[in-house]
Amino acid sequence: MQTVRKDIHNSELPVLCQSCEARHQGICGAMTAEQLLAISKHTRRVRREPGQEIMADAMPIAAYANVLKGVVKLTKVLEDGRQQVVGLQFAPDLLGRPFASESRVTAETASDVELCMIPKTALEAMMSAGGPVEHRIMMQALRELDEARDWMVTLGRKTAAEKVASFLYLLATHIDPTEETALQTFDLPLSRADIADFLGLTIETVSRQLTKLKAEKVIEIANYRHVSIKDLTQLRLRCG
Amino acid sequence: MQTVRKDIHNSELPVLCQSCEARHQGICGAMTAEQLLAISKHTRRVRREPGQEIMADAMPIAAYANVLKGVVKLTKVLEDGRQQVVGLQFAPDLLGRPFASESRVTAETASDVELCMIPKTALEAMMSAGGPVEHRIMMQALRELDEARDWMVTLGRKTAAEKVASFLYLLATHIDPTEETALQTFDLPLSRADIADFLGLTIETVSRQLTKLKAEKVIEIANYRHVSIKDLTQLRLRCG
DNA sequence: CGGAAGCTTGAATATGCTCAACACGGGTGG
DNA sequence: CCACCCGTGTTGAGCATATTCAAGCTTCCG
Repeated sequence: MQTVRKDIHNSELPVLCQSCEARHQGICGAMTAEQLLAISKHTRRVRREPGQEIMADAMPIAAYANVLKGVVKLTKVLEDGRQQVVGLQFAPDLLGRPFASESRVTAETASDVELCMIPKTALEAMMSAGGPVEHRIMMQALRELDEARDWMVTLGRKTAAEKVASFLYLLATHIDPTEETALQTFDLPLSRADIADFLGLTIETVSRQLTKLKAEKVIEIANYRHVSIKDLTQLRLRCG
Repeated sequence: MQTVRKDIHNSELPVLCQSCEARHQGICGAMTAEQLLAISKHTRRVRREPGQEIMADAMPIAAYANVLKGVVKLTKVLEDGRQQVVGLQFAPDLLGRPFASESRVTAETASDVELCMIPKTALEAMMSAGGPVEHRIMMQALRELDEARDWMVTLGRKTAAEKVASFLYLLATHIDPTEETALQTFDLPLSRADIADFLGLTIETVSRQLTKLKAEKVIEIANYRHVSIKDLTQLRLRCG
């Protein structure tokens, strides 16, 4: 029934891809069965604990990586050690700067993460052919650009209280890509230090603002990490 | 001599494109002679004074625009009027969010600007074909993403003094796309208010930091707008 | 149970903001 | 040609917000 000339039966796909939740999303969703089969021979699925470096700023990129599960933070540092988180990547985002020999950011796991590593040459061959894969990667880049610019407003123009509210709101609406509506409850994938680096604040200020939101019954926090949104409307209002 | 099968003589090109400085740069440089000929029938060259709106946030985009001359600022505003400049576009950048029905930013001329307006449908037809034009646009998006992330570090982690130094350094190195080395002298394309909105500061703070750099003989300023870099090394050092 | 890492809280401080006055320069009109 | 005005930029004083520094608290883990 579903048979374009080039299609392949599921059974011909590697086991790894058959069972992959990202199979129909992200860049894999844009590949023909042939392409998927070809590239799957070179990919390799890996798990990483929190705090592991995946790629380093200004270092050659050995491989791209598809995020299958968890959260990856992209950071940049100043010479004196000041750090800024410049992006968060969720499934099914692709990690790695296309068409650059070196990474422009450091990518580090923020939570337990599952990745599908794709060798640089394999993906770039597929991209340079043009077509749906390159197009999908372009769409991700454009979305990331939109998100980065949204965040610039937060960094440049919002107060500490608004920054923290914006961060919680972002997580509630973005942490589960399959979910349509905002989450009621979730675990923070970032430490206070990471949140501070994301918001351009100190950990003390982040802590104080979270305490304040708790005191005002907008959120509840259990075990430092587990957040419940009690009043999403109020949270939204506090985003500035 | 130079004759690929599809090439066209210069004389067949519309006058507008023949004399266009961006002809071999930006997206036009990625077009075949045929494509350029086809699209040039629909383009129209316009001049704009400083402070004119080119596209509005959350409004449908009527047309893309190639920046031929001058500086365009991309801004976002919060409901209460706080504003953030999220990007500056120089020649030969393309204005307009590809593959979105609405703009995600407000685009406004910062200086005297020349634009080449390209109807939405004309360019999108060329893009959806894939190939070099889409690829060129993707490269621009990736570069803008890199720049946005660099700027996030400035917004989130630098002091007022470092922000102002970083802004001047950015201009010195980016304002003239043809120039390899940093400029010694140039006119600020932005008012103090725009600079403040770019840096996430107030105009008073910007003014004070410029005065300080002047007092420390790192720069000179004539007529508010005309800047001379007296000590580029010192300026670089002050970027943090 | 003890130690370490991560988080919270408090007090003092500094950085950048607000508000207000003033200066400069460019354009207009007498 | 000068006087005036308006928009833009500078400077100052006081203040607010977020930072710094320091102490103490949880939770996790050996």
